[in-house]
Parts: sequence; structure tokens; C-alpha cells
Amino acid sequence: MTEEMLDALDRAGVRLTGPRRKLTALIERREGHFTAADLLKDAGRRRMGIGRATVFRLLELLSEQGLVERIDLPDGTHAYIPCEPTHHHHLVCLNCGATTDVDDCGIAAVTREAARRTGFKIEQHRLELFGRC
Amino acid sequence: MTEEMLDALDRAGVRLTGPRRKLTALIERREGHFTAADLLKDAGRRRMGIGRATVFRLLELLSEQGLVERIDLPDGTHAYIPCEPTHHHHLVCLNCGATTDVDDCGIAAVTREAARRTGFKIEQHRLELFGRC
DNA sequence: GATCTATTGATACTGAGTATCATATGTGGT
DNA sequence: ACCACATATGATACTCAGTATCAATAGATC
Repeated sequence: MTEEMLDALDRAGVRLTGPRRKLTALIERREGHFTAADLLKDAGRRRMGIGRATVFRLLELLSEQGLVERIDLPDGTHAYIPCEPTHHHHLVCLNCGATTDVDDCGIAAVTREAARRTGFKIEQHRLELFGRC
Repeated sequence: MTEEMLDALDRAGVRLTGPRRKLTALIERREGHFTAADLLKDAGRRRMGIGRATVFRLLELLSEQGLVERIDLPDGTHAYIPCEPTHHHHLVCLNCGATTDVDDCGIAAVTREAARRTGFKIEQHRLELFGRC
């Protein structure tokens, strides 16, 4: 029960409400990536009486704070990964769903090279790695 | 009117039907990325009488053939980019939607490094670059 | 041209995500 | 400890992307 997320929300100046406490606890108990539907099911199973909208609102909030990152799985579905709010990338296991953070690893050089070749000014990038752990 | 896509579909051994001819022509006339809804609207505006399902089916088919690639924009919506069926990455302009292909640029080294650090066997990766042209 | 299978469009459905709004609940000031 | 009030909530209803079904249609091959 680390409550890192809750602390971060507190620092962000939002209210620490009941639903937010319960949901962040559920997220921290999870392993690997999860979808909004997974979380909603978790909450439903425990009769938490948490509304659909609240789940989406919290995920958006966590995402803004960089506590969770939204990724696009190879099958096109959206999932979330709890993570540190520093820039990094994710390695997702296609078998078990486990995720690992990977920091820069030399991508800065890649984007610089791409910018040079194309003349674009690159502002964001997204790198997702998929494999087997 | 190059019909590259149509030729490729022919080579893939599927039927060259009316709807497929019309839709591939519409796609080739497009610039930058587009969504399924965009294409559907294009077809609707021209009274082509093409069904919703047909559009999604064609996009899936083109995607399997690597003639089109599905990307996830920063706002979470899915879009498609017509492209060559070789492995590469996309640079998307956040202003005008223009896209450019970028080949390897050294990502192989990045994935190799990530694999070494984590012990994962990396099978796929997705890199999307966003900026201004 | 006949035949046979792949493809189509209409329809209806599912599931993700969002808008609305009256009600409930944290929080900061007293 | 209480109050006041903005913030957050859940119910409901909605929109929009994508999919399943299936009878009708139309390519390809002979």
C-alpha cells in the first residue's frame, strides 16, 4: 500500500475523494497494463459503486500528471500503464502483459536524424516495443 | 491516377470490385493521414452508395498488405496513412496532417539495446514522430 | 454466358468514451 | 467542529468507431 499516486494527486492540488482513493489503490495493485474496462470490472466486482465516468475521468487526470501512460496495443485497443512521470518508453510482453520502462536508449539521436532528413521540427514521439519476457 | 493500390490488391489475389476501385482511388487522391470516417464521408459526398462495413473491410485488407498503416494520433484517434509496404516509420505534421516516411534511422540499435537491458525478446516496435513541417 | 464463390450493403449490435446535471462530498476558513 | 462552496460524483443518455449477420449481388474462371 504505497499510495504514491494518491500523494502525487495531492501535490497536483485535486481533491482526494473516496472514489479516487479506491481506484488508485486498485491500479497500484495491478500488474502490467490494463484497460479502462478492466478497472471498471475490478471496481464492480468489489461493489464499490463507482461510475463509469469517474473511471475515465481519473485515468485522464492520472495521464495528465504522467502517472499513467496510455498506449495502443498491436490489436488497436487502448491500455494504460502505471509509470514514473519522466520521459521514457514501454516494453510490453505480448504473452503476459507485463511492462517494463526503458529510458532513452538513443532515441534522441534517431529523432534528430529524422528531423535533419525531413526538415520537420519534431515535438513529440512515441515508441512502443512489443515482445516476450 | 496511378492505381498502385489496385495493382497490389490484384497481386494479393482478391477481387477487383467496384467499391474497391472507387475507394482506393479516393485514398490515393488524399494527402496525409485520414480516418475511416473521413473516407466514408468522401464516399458519401459523391453518392457512391458504399457501405460502412465495406470501408472498414478495405482498410483492414490494405493494412494486411502493408499498403496502409494504422497509426494512433496523440489525441487517441486512429488514422491511416497510405505507404510503401516496407518497414519504416511515420512523421506526422500536427498542423496540416502531412506525413512523411522515415526509414530505420538507427532504431534497430535502440531496440537491440533495450532487449539487452531487459532480457525481453523484442518482436515488434512502433515509432511515431509528431512535429511541424 | 453460366456458375460459383467472394464481396457487398442494410441492419442491428457492441463497447469505448463523453455530455449533462442534480446530488453529494472534500477542503479551507472561521 | 462547523459552514460554505467549489469540485467531484454517479445515473442516464448519448455519440461514434468498429463488428456480426445475412440475403442479395457481382467478379473471376471456365
